Amino acid sequence: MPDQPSHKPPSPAAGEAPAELRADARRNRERVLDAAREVFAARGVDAPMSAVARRAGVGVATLYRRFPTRSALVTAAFEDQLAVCASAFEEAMADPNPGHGLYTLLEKVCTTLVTDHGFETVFMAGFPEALHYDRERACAEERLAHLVQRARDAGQLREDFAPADISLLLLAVSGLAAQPPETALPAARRLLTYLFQSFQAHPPSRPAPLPPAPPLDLSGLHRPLPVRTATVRP
Amino acid sequence: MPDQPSHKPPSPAAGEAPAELRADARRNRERVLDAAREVFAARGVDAPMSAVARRAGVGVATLYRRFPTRSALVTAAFEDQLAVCASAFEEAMADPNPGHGLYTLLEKVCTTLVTDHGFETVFMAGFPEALHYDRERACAEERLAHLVQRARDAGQLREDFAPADISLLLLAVSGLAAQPPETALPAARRLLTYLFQSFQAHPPSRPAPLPPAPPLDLSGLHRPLPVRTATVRP
DNA sequence: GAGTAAGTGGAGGGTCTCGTCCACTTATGA
DNA sequence: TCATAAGTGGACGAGACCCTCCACTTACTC
Repeated sequence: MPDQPSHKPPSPAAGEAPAELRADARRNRERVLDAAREVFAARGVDAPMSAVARRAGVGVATLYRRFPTRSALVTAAFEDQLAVCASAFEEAMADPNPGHGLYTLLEKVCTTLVTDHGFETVFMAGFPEALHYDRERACAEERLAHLVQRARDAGQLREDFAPADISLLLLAVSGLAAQPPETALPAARRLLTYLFQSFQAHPPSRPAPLPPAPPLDLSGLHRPLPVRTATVRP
Repeated sequence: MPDQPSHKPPSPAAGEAPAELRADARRNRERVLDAAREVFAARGVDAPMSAVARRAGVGVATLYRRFPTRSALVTAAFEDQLAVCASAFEEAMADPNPGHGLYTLLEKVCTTLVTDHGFETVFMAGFPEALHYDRERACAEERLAHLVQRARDAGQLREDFAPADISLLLLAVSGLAAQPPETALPAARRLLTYLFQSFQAHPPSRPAPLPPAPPLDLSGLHRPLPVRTATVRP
């Protein structure tokens, strides 16, 4: 085995931030991620890979070389948003008023969920490909329980409130995400307000006013059937 | 043009209940509808048509002959459930206690939504192929507004309650429908209770107890990515 | 400026689903 | 029992998408 002097630097970190990519490759990677965010937000995370490639002005092969599976692309595309959620968590833990911290946290997360359809899917799917996901989740679970406990101890949550109600709330909000953001956002805010008023241990006899009602009527529910439209027949 | 004596009866009603089908055809139609309900509930309304046909023990052509488009099949398959909802509406209108009527109506509808994933999709999509849909919807809208107004007049709903909040509630519940029924059903009940307590005009200082919390934690949110899985590569 | 390996694009084979066509089967009525 | 038209099943062409392969291009090093 001949010793070949390698010209490459010793590849400092084989982590997830590939710093040793060639300049053009790095540039393309970014373009793909941008395109993915746009396409996924508009057409859902099951949009054709070729659509993402086209939007990025890149061949399909380039896309697959960088992100071998769809999940890898999806995960990478929404890492930033995920970081936002994580930092919101930190803030909530640091808030001296646990009830307020919890409310603010959920409002932030729900706003993100409802604004970006792609992210909603990813968040709800638990992006199983994300390396740190299991650790992340266990940690989140624990911290959330702690947050809830603190709020309940402070007399800010009713006795029979359960940590599962947080999941319940997230699922409920995700149901709004199919609507266009200009509807979904006020809807989410109003839903959160309703729920938080119910979560309170000692509701005031005259409940606080609600944020404005979303522009929703029964016809506003229209969500297109996920029909497999092959060819339009003549 | 020779006058051919037609042996067929004068085709009494060309409506949607094809009574003039041959016996075996009518039988097959029913089998297809049963299969469709099962397959759609299990795999969503975008399951392959061939899967429905196979399950019904019928060729694809038979299926397409009876239901030329997927929407037609979907609509027909869930007509019964729709009728249940409609009759629940009637009951609600007839209830002398408007608040109770409204609550019962929503509980019934939500239970159906959350129990049958196929129906949830159809309901939320507004099944645009259903002939009477537009009429139906306008009518529903009107009756719902009436119901809400009655309940508010009776002092059972808070002043700032809006009819749009009904849509909000339905969307929220539809977010639970992705969970398996044994989770989604208690979740829906609990969500409804929370919301109704918030809807009340004069909440008691000590809110009524909640139904049991659903078995949900953050990992329970896991919803599979709608990934386009083509071929498993070796 | 030249050598080289990393990077790239697009063609193409494979798979899945759609929806139609047509030769065969079967219920129905005389 | 038989004639007949309604009904049926499976094959099949078309289209969408997945993902890999390979000849070509380009950034980087000396």
